[in-house]
Amino acid sequence: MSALQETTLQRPEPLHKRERRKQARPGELLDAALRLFVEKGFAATRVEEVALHAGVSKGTLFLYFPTKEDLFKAVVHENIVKLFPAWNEEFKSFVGSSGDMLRFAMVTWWNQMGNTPASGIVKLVMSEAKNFPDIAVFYQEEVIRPGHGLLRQILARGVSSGEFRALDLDQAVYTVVAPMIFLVMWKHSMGACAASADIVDPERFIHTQVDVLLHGLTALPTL
Amino acid sequence: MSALQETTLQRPEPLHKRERRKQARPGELLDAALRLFVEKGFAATRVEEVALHAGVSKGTLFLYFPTKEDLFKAVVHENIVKLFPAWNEEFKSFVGSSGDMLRFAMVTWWNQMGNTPASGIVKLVMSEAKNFPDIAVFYQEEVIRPGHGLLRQILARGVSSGEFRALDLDQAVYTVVAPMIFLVMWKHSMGACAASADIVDPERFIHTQVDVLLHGLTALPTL
DNA sequence: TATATTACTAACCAATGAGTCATTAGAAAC
DNA sequence: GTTTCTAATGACTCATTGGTTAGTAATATA
Repeated sequence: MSALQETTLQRPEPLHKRERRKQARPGELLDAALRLFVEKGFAATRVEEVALHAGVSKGTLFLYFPTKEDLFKAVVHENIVKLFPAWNEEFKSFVGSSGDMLRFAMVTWWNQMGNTPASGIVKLVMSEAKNFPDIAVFYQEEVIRPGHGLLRQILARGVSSGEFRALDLDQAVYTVVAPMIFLVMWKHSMGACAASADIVDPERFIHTQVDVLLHGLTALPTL
Repeated sequence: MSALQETTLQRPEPLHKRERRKQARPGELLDAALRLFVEKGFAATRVEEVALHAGVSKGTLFLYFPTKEDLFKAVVHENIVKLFPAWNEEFKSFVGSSGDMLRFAMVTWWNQMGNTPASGIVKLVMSEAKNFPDIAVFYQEEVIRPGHGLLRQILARGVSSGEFRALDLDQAVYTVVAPMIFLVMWKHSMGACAASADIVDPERFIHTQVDVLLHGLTALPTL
């Protein structure tokens, strides 16, 4: 049988030009789409270029994803939405102080999102949500809502244990979110251009943010 | 003399369609450009639409601004760069604690930028810098560098007076910048779409941010 | 080998948009 | 009134792109 065809999983060279590989196409298109969306944004990415990078024609892409927006939503699902179940489990079983938990959450987020191509999607949505309202509501439901839920739980834990001050949780959540979002925004905008004496080390950025988040800028309390 | 023409400063209706008003055009074009750039972003804004909103034809716009990018740079200068000299003066003569100074800076920034259309430009640049490198370096030089300089001075003042902990200033600056940028990003992206139980009150957001910035989340020190 | 199915392609469409330039028409000078 | 200067126009160029579809070729079946 077509054994040669089946071992084509790494796609060496297309043996014939019109290969039929129905089950492999979506994944390859998604990979190419992620790369290009992150690199150029949603509006500026040309579907034909995505198709070409995936080794198919534009027509084929539309065979698997009815519109550009559907393609994008699939990318979001594949690279972000997928992560939440594991995170929910991870934090359900966490033992330690809430400060440690918060630090752990931020570092985990950095390792699994901020420091991966997926962070480009976060930046893209913040950048283009207003021009593509459908994407905005999709992202709000699928990513922001669960994300904020997770953080709120951590903060609530700290407040109810007396470790954190009894801040307004709705506002406090943004205290954590803001630096993360800023970090990826910077990384994918000004940080990507030379001439920015930039945040050299994201790890240090996060360290400082957590530090200030927990202890503030003022000297007296911690001295 | 053309008294009727001179009182046309509020532009009631164009008396003739091909009016010649050389000195008024740039300002009107800049106003229209600001509105549309903020509303739709740089790439998505059509120069012809800017021209039409300013009551002239596309050709006329290119008479005053050689390219779309030049138009944009003029908008940045008019609405942001202009603000810095006054701020520099203001902070040079500030008396009070560095904590108060930081709070004052953030509130001032909110009143004069965050809460004005100019904030849309900040968001636009963060969003599209990577696709328009010329704009990125322009903005870096003209806005980010002086802005960070100002904040760094405030923080340095606090550190040298012993009021603030001796943090790495390069990192600490972002501690202040991140929430501001996040606020305007949110306001002009997800916040502009319904279905976001959003940051209802930016003033409260800033209040919480300053609070946490100065005292941290932890309960012990402030109790 | 012959026939049916369908993954895939390429040419096409309708619309759009930045920037140019020959022409037109206010306004002032004479 | 007529000439001169130039602000303003809008039609044009050239390039682009999301999405469609008629047709082609790879595979399955008999």
